[in-house]
Amino acid sequence: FKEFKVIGAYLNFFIDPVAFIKSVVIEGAEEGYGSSDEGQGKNICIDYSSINIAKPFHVGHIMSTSIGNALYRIYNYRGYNAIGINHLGDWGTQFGKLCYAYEAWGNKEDIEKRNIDALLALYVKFHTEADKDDSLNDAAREWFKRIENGDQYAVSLLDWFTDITLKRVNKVYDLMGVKFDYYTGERFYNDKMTPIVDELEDKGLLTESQGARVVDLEEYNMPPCIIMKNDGTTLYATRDLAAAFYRKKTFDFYKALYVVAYQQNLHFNQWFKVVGLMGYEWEKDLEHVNFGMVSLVDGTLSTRKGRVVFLEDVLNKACEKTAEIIDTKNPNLENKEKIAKQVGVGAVVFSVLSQGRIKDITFDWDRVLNFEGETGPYMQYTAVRCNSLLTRGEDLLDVAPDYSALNNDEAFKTAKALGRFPSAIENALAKSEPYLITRNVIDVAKAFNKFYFEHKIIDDDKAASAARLALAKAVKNVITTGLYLIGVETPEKM
RNA sequence: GCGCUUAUAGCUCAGCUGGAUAGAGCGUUCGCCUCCUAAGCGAAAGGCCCCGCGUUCGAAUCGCGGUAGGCGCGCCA
Repeated sequence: FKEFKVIGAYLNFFIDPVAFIKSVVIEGAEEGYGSSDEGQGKNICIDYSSINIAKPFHVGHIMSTSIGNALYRIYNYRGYNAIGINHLGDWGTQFGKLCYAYEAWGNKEDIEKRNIDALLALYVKFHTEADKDDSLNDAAREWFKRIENGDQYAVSLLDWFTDITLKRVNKVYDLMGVKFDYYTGERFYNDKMTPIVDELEDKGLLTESQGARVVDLEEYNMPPCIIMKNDGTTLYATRDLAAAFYRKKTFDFYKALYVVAYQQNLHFNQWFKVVGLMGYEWEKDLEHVNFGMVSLVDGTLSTRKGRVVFLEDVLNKACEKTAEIIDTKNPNLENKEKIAKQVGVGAVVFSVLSQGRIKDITFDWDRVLNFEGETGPYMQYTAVRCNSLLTRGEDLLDVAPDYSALNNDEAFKTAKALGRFPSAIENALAKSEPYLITRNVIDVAKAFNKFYFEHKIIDDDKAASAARLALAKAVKNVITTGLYLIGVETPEKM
């Protein structure tokens, strides 16, 4: 501290700005700034994206996918071992319907060619036909029974549908840089539920209610958690319990996150409580990372009503727009296509992760395709500017910086924002809120752009220039790292 | 009806573990490229922080009660 003053009711401390700026600039430029080894040896299971087989991958899925991906990266950066799990929706009578529809009206070539679109068309056709002829529903149940009984042909169809879906969806994951360690869905846990039901039975937690077996949760102000239907079959909650026990046994997780929309708040509260009632203290390590809904301007997303926007289309359109902008602003740019992808996809992901998870989002093309202001491209642009400066001032790297050149308001504000980066990461992890990192990156970029406008970075004073370049280097590092943590790439040029 | 959740500028959102004159982006109007990438920088305009009561020296922030929207509430996931 340099001095302190009393102003009104406040005691103000003044620090030596140059010393502060210098330390932040040096630390901020280091690789791994804000990282930690606090998570050494701790496994974090993150359940995210969790797509349905044979269903389109639409804008709604971007929430779970990008939030989960960001948490995956943030945990790893803090030294944890994140385990990404795509909990596939790959079980249920719907697949009986699909098998029936394929046998009745499908053809292999069309599905190979149009994949999900063809499967979806079959699914829709089944429903229109079944409305006219109810016996189709029985036939579908029959098909699903064949799958359940392990009938080779029926299972091979399901495998094929799964394969077709994943191939298509993986294109989007690749584009977004999203990775999973496991693609284990409901089908995977199907044979792992009986021990759970038995244990619930043994511990006397199950009671009979209207023919079903349930865990009564009245004491906790919740409706009962249904474990087994009156026909003896299991439900969603049973499967989630089985999956949780499997994950605990297999990974001995330090935490298990479920990145699933808030519509399922009650569901998660219920089965988390059931774990607690079974006597397992790791109930506290289960976390439902919920988020708001994506809707369209004309209403909620509805596959059946044709109100769908495919995620692939959104990303592609953003990339196309970026390519157009590059052609007008920087036509001689190398690797145009790659950069258009980084910027276009980055714009979409950034906009999703720039606000609190819980907020509902109304999908709006204009907003997604706006690249000015607090947007992904602005952040990337700022990092690119820094990069350009660093290239230009390459020969100043050996010069001892004169940090007093940074004794100004703009550099001080930039340094303050840079200095907050580690705590932004900590808070993002603690609250499972990636946007806290996003906001910090925004602060850094804005502050630096102001600095850039007000001060010439490279001039005749080599020592001063070296100090200003050091600031640029720290800014580039924090923006690049911050964007990486939320799942956005930063190009070298744009 | 019960539970969860949201409400801040025309729009989209920060701020919410109480503190100084409530911030940003977009949009609108108007400026700034013979000079390091103008995807940038700046100025103007724009606020009963949903309402009421309470706690406090002090409330957008905490508590209670409302209002409005979203979501959920037994054999779908």
